[in-house]
Amino acid sequence: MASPQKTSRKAAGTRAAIRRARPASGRAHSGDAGDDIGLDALVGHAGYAVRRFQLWIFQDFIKTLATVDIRPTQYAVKNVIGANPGLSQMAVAKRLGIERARLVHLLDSLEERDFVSRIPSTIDRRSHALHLTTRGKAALAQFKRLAAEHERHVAEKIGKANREQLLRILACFT
Amino acid sequence: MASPQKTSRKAAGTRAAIRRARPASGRAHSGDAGDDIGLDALVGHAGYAVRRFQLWIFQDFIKTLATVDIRPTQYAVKNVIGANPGLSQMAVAKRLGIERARLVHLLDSLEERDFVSRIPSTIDRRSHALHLTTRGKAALAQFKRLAAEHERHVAEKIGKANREQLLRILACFT
DNA sequence: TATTGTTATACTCTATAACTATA
DNA sequence: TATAGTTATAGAGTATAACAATA
Repeated sequence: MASPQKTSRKAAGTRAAIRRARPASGRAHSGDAGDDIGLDALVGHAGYAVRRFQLWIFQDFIKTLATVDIRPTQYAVKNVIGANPGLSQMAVAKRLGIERARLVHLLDSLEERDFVSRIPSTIDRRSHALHLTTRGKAALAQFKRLAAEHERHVAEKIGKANREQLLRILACFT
Repeated sequence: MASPQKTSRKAAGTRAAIRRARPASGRAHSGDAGDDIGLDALVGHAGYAVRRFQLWIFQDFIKTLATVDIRPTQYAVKNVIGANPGLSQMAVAKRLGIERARLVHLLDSLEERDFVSRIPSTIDRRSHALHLTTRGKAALAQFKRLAAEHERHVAEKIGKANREQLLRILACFT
């Protein structure tokens, strides 16, 4: 890593100088309030609400499992391997919709932490059979308890019945 | 795109052969089927379903608006500026939950395409008042029509009533 | 001192392409 | 030829930190 050099700050006029003209029309841009800023067509888009919800969920998941340093995707991978020992990397990647190239790195870090082991397949020597280690199994049990706690946060946020409704609506995507 | 072939389902004889020579423990990792791979605790997690749903939604949005080369975040930014002309960058960033450093680049590209203009504020000379250009306004109208088409895809996928239920449940996140 | 817009860096995630060793 | 795992690269997206101009 090179030293954090700070590329001589060029005189500030470059960009700002270009914008030195017309006065503004429209609102006197309240830069802070934000309460009365409308979303227009965005309010009718499921994707917008879903994106905001997903950001909230992931943040809470990461925070709730911060003590064990496990992120949502790592948790998903461990779960599937734990429930289906012997799976190949391709099978896990396809099942979870992860790129196989990305799964390589995910497994690298899980293997480094002694949670997962790649066992050479006796059937197809190109592939690996994925298993949880003893340590990985114990860890997963703990992660599941913390993840359940996170799930209770979700229920608190949107309501118990709404959460169940949501799971029902989106069941076709799992 | 043009993802041509879909791995021609080769006869069940292959899988039968695999079953024959089962390795030490676990399944003989069926690398292709994926139908019987359980998700375990993942099925009870709203975050997992929401993540998969969001991926599907964004992919459909990008595909549906591919002809105009607009991504979900760009669309959201244009929408908010169009509905609230004169807003500062900070106000837009806060409203949409985008980092202000990231909004700089988003606006750079929208400005290059002559959709948005940064007008120096007469009130606070640190900030810019954001406006849609004439071209930007016309373009946004077209984007909204395409986005509505995308929204119809969502309704087809999960059902009209379910989509509305979803919007109601997640209204607190917008 | 604090804030706005900007630049820069680092790390995650997604999407490819290419390589190897097998099949 | 095709597939499994790997490596590499490029682009978004996220999270910070620092800086100049301004408040």
